[in-house]
Amino acid sequence: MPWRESKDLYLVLVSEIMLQQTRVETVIPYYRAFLARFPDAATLGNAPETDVLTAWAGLGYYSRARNLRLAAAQISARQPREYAEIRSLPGVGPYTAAALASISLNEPYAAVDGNVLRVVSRIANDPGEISSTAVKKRFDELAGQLLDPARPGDFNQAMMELGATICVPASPACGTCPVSEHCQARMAGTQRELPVKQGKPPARKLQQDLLFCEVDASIYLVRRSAAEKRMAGFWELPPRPVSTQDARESALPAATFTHQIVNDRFEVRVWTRYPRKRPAHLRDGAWIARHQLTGLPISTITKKALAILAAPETRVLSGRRTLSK
DNA sequence: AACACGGGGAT
DNA sequence: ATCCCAGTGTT
Repeated sequence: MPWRESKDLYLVLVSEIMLQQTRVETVIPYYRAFLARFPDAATLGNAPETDVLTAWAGLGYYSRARNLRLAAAQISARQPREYAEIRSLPGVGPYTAAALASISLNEPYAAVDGNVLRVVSRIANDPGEISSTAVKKRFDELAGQLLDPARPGDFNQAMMELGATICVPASPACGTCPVSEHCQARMAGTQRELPVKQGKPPARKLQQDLLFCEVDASIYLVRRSAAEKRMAGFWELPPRPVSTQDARESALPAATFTHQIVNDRFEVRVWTRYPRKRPAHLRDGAWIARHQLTGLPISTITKKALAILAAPETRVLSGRRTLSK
């Protein structure tokens, strides 16, 4: 892989940021083109943000690109000398900081990505649930104990490659694994069950019509009432209040609606009930949906809402969605 | 601790 | 068409 040809911090940084959530085969052509356009940290740090985003187009998660540009500006102003400085760069979390510090600065930090998490959970035959912070910390510590402090960069890359090629999720190739004799899961025969992941929520099915309507320049959601109810088929606001619990069980939009008739028009206010934490740009009175519950992708909703706002003469936009989960 | 971010690949 | 993937920032 092209990023293994150098230990230069900038070159490794670009590769590691691109590789976040993104497959190696996808990254390779972007990596080459990006470096041709931004060959060093100063060039990237001084480039206009839109140029960077254009070069990033197709990779997704664009905050990575924005943060990478800011990080490049920082390292070109001052070359990091240790883990803590790397970790403070925007877009560089615990995993990326450990990878960079070990590869570029030869510092003994274990880089624990999803691959390493899987390898470690199997070596220790640890049934801890992987998304819990306590378990994650335990796996971090174990990876740190296994780390070869003399060659931390090589060790980290070897662990990740082991997870990517041999200690794979579905059918690990224990027969060709170089460390199978140290693997507790292999001894117990549990390698296919590990790592333990959070259980999925109970299956839900819902079929209902959803409709976006504009009221006084705000976008709201109404739904077709269920077939078994009286007034079946009429459009209604989701009932209120809808607790998170109720919403989970009924697959209703988890929002609290209030409405009243004022001067022949109805006013609606919507308060989100789910998620418990709400992004700052979603304020009371704005229309909110959670795709985990409704099955509608947030991006789809956003595009629809924007389309309505851009065409104020459009009073109603309807669409039939079959929701399932 | 929960949520969003964005594509591509697998099913 | 839907599910799955698995680092970081934010709340």
